[in-house]
Amino acid sequence: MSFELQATDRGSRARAGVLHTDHGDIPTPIFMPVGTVGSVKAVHQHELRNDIDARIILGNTYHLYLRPGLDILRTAGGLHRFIGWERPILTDSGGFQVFSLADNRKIKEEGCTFRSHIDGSKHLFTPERVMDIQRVIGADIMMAFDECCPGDADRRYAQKSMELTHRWLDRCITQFNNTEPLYGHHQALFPIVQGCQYADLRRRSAEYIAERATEGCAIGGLAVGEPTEVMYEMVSLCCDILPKDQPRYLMGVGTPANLLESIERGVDMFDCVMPTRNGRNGMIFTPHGTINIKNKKWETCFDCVDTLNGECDNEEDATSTFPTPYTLAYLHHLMRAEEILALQICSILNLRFYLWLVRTARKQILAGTYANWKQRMLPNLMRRI
RNA sequence: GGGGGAGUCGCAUAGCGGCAAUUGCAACAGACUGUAAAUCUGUCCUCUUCGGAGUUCAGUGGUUCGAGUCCACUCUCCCCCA
Repeated sequence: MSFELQATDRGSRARAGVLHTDHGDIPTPIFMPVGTVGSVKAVHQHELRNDIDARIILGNTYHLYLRPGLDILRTAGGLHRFIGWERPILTDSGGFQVFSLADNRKIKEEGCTFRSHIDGSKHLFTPERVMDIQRVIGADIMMAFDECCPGDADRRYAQKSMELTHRWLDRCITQFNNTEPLYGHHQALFPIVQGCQYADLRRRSAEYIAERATEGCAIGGLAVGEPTEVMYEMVSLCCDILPKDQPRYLMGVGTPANLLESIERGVDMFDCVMPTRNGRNGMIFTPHGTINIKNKKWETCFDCVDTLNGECDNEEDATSTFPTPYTLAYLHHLMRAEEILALQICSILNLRFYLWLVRTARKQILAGTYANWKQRMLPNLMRRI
């Protein structure tokens, strides 16, 4: 795997590059759709490829380990083959589940024991085990096992948690170096910066990670309850320290505005459940703001979704990115009637929009006009239509 | 014509002397950030300065300190027998 930095914006720290992997190139900045259990919910692989043009998707170590389990994944020849996806895959390590499933787990120095949300059985995730599982999954990018610390954690806990994450990282690296990929393609290991909302901790963590990173770094533990401005500060601070010649991945973020602000600060990669989950819950993201398609006002709106999306600045892009004949009234009806198609269409529309957004950001960076463009886009993106 | 049953906030339901009244659906909003989410939350008689206030349980009258609940009559609907 190699990262080719192609351009930096004239008026900001935004970067454009290409991440080369054995499963193909990933232009950056990039957004990665989340497919936790081997499925980007409600979206076919061919739609991800052809309609959305997703370049890389996520899987989750914890969830895939529980189901379908390692035997199935190994026998299938890895996750790529199992799900029929030939482009790159990144797997989260289960570090986020340490946070989101906090009621069902216990952390120790050795690792984290989860009580399965499926059948209640207990499973110890150690850094070594998490590396082994990701080898079996065959992700192009493996994530270090970390503790995603709550945004409101006190300083003492945040520091303790960060130091544990650092010790776990060193064990991850050792295990990573002592094992080989199973399916013939290269796998990279991304370490993760923690430190919660405390600037000095973040700095320390970023330095720790920078010393150990070889192919890319991640910033974790953000968008977990802290104010957005704090998140931006932490992102800036981390990007100042992390290696310039490696991609930077801001984990779990975020809203369209979050993406543009973070790109401006030097982030290259993102993932978030927002376009898919919120899509399933009736929220549609557009270049002009978000709409709740369940609201009564769309009942008789016979404009095509294109009309909303097609007004964006770069019309050439807009029309090629959102060619859908569906009217808002129809989507409203489908959502009201609880038709599965509603979830599919909204998920696809949102992912298309997210990929369009980062693709357009990239063009602006290459042209050196990113900062201005971002400034123009922001008020639209944050609008509620 | 005779006998039996039933009318509760859009619909469906609970309620058996202390009730602005249960639950579900529908409706109207809101939330969602490395997915235990096609999920969750709120509002849902009227007004409100969110403390309350005012009108309600087919209608009218009555019993009672107090009635959606008990009694009488009226109206409407359903079932059975002619």
